[in-house]
Amino acid sequence: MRCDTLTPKIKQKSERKKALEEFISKKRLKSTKQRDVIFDEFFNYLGQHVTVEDLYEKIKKQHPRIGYATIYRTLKLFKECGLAFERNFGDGRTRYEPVKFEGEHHDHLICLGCGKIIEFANNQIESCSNQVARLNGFEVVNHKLELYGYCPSCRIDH
Amino acid sequence: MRCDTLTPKIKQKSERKKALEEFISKKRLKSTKQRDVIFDEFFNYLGQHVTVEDLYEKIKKQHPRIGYATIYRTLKLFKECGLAFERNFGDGRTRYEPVKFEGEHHDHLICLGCGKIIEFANNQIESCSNQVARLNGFEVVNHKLELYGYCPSCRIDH
DNA sequence: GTAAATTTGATATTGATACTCAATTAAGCC
DNA sequence: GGCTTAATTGAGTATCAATATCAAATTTAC
Repeated sequence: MRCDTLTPKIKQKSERKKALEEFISKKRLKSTKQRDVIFDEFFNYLGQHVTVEDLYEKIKKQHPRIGYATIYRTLKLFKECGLAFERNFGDGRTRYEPVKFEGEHHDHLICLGCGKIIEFANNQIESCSNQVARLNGFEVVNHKLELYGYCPSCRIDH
Repeated sequence: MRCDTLTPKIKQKSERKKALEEFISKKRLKSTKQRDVIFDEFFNYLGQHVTVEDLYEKIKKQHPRIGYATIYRTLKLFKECGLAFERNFGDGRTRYEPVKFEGEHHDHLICLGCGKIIEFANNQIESCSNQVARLNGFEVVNHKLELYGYCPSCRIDH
């Protein structure tokens, strides 16, 4: 219901690729094999939250010459061009999440038992947040809501 | 309005001190001069969000023998006994915030321009969050909502 | 193809936090 | 007060993720 009027803009891999290429040419950066490889691998993780290490270990198998630093740099690049979210769930390591469509926003339920992460979006929370911001004279550009607790499988233990 | 039925439990410095002493004796820990000094200094920061370094630099002036590690350890102790919140606003350094009263919970508006942090509490957001959690079978023990944007003084530049 | 500029990969460095351990200090008991 | 035991402290070191460095390789534009 909440997305009735919202047309997802980026969906297919080819469209994402185009977005990346546009960003690269606009900023006078360069297309490289490494960026292509990392791009391809990263978008296999739709709906997941990968660390740099996860990706590095995965990519190393097929492309052992690609270095750690390149993964870092490339994920930051993806973030800058709107293809990735950068997340921090408090365990001291940054996670990256492929963006599914343009303008996407969602929040997270995080299980303290098994680490499972569930995504959700809620219009009411968004509008309350915006109202709170307005009352304080703030112009909000971004928000982050995380609910920490125990998922159905982990609740029994608590 | 939201706190009509909620009686703040810890308010005066002496009550906080008592809470700390109870925690220490219950856990068979020890009262030390260092902990007293850090306690006194930390609760001068009510409503603020201090880093370990902030506190260390401040305390060093009067008590140059107190080490960095002791500040770390003691703030963690305060967190464990419910006297401090541990916060992470994404700049890579942990901040500690003195708890004002027992059971307190609030969220944050963070200015991306000047770094100002405003605290707020909103019942509606809380109940929406709980509902979302319930729908997913989660038992929520904690949540974190941060709104990032520009405060009145910083809005002009954007 | 050439020149200019970016990117890469390997390694070193940084910054925040945790660990280690000998020396010190507090608590409980006589 | 002394004595014993255990926790704490401070200084230094280790760890870990993330960033910086830099020469060599690669890409782009002409």
